[in-house]
Amino acid sequence: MTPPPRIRVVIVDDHQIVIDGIRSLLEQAAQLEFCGSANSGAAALQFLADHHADIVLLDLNMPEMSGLETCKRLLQQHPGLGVIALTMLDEPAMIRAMIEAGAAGYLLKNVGYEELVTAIERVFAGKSHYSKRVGDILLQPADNPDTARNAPSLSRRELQILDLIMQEMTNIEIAEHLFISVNTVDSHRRNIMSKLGVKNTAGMVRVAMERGLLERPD
Amino acid sequence: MTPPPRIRVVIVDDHQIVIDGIRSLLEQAAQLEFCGSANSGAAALQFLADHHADIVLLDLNMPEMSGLETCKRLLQQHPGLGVIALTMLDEPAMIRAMIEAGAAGYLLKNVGYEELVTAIERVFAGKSHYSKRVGDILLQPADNPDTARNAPSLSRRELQILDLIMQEMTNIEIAEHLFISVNTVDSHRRNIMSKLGVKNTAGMVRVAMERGLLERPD
DNA sequence: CGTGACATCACGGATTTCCGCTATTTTCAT
DNA sequence: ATGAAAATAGCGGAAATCCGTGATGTCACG
Repeated sequence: MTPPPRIRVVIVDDHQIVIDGIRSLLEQAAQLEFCGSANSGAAALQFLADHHADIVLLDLNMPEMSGLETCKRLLQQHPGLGVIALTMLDEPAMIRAMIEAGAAGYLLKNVGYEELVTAIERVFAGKSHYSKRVGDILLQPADNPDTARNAPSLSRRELQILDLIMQEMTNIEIAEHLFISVNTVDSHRRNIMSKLGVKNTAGMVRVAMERGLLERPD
Repeated sequence: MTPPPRIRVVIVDDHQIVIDGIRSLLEQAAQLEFCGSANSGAAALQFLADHHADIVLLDLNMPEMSGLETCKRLLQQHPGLGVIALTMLDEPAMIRAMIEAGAAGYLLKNVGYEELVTAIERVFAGKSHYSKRVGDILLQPADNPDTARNAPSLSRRELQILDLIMQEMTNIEIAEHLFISVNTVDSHRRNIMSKLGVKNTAGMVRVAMERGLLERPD
């Protein structure tokens, strides 16, 4: 008698201690097999190119490549792969974007051991699994038609302006810094707000941080 | 022969899966004993009032009570306790503030299992332990004497105002919403900026998100 | 060659934030 | 109970934002 095949799980997180911890948890479940980990989206793509796996536990807020982008690329190269987002971000826009990208599960980091294992098994069986709160969020219809789906990507210049705004520079200071007119800075500022669907500076900065825009690497 | 006493460790983190993972790791070390966990600073204080422990692994960016505040209060009530910060925040100001507050260790979440255990043992032995990168940061002198040391936590009302600001409400709207004067809202706004050490709304929102303030719990 | 996205600039005015200064009342911990 | 912190409030003015409306030139793409 051969033992039943175990579910092969890969963990992707930029925090090693989280990987070690979850690995230790997974190894307590006989039907699961930890088969590797990666500290970045790029490393995950590399690893999956060389190794077979059934499930990827994917942290979303990582530097360099976002979890969303990583998810898209992973599923592009491995259509049958089960991607489970494991993150503390509970923003509806991100959740919807991940599901549209093909993630089969979305767990918040306040889940416990049991639910984690349950989710892995369900996704491996071809079903999907979402945290309670995630499900609640999905139930209420998309009130704002924008969000991350129609990712209104900012232009290079707009990202630059946004960066300077978040460094607490005023329009005048930015204009002097970039050798352009204050009016131009104002235009960019308004375009940024329009693209992000916000009403003022506070919303602009909040959304910028939520979506991990302009994240400069180490 | 009685076995040697084990080091009693408490984990404080707002993410259950992180607690479960680290607990699983600790249980693999014979000389360590997981003896409880808490999901918030307040819960940690409560737990430590009822139970004896040697080491507290303390996540820093938690809602409600900050890790820094929690650390201060823990050491105030349990002077011999070994507090080890375990966080992804590598801002020099926060590191210095924690050490001033009496933390005996500061680990970044990219440490692995071995270093975690080493740190716990060293701190239990009365020494201190810092991640490599933390040590590097401490070597270079404090350039700006402000920032998180005088990290004055925001009052409840201030957090509330901050929350509404980040929801893109103007002072006037906030005033109407809370049935107070616009002048009062303005006062709060200025106090918040002063406490956070920023110059305008953009900086306020950025710092608020960086420090994970106002994260409303489940 | 048109179309659209991007970057640039202008101007006036409405609204809002930012600042200094002060001051009263409430709340809370020692 | 006493002091500290918090919450409340006012006022005038400077500065910055937000907004409507419009315009010009570039550059890529089909």
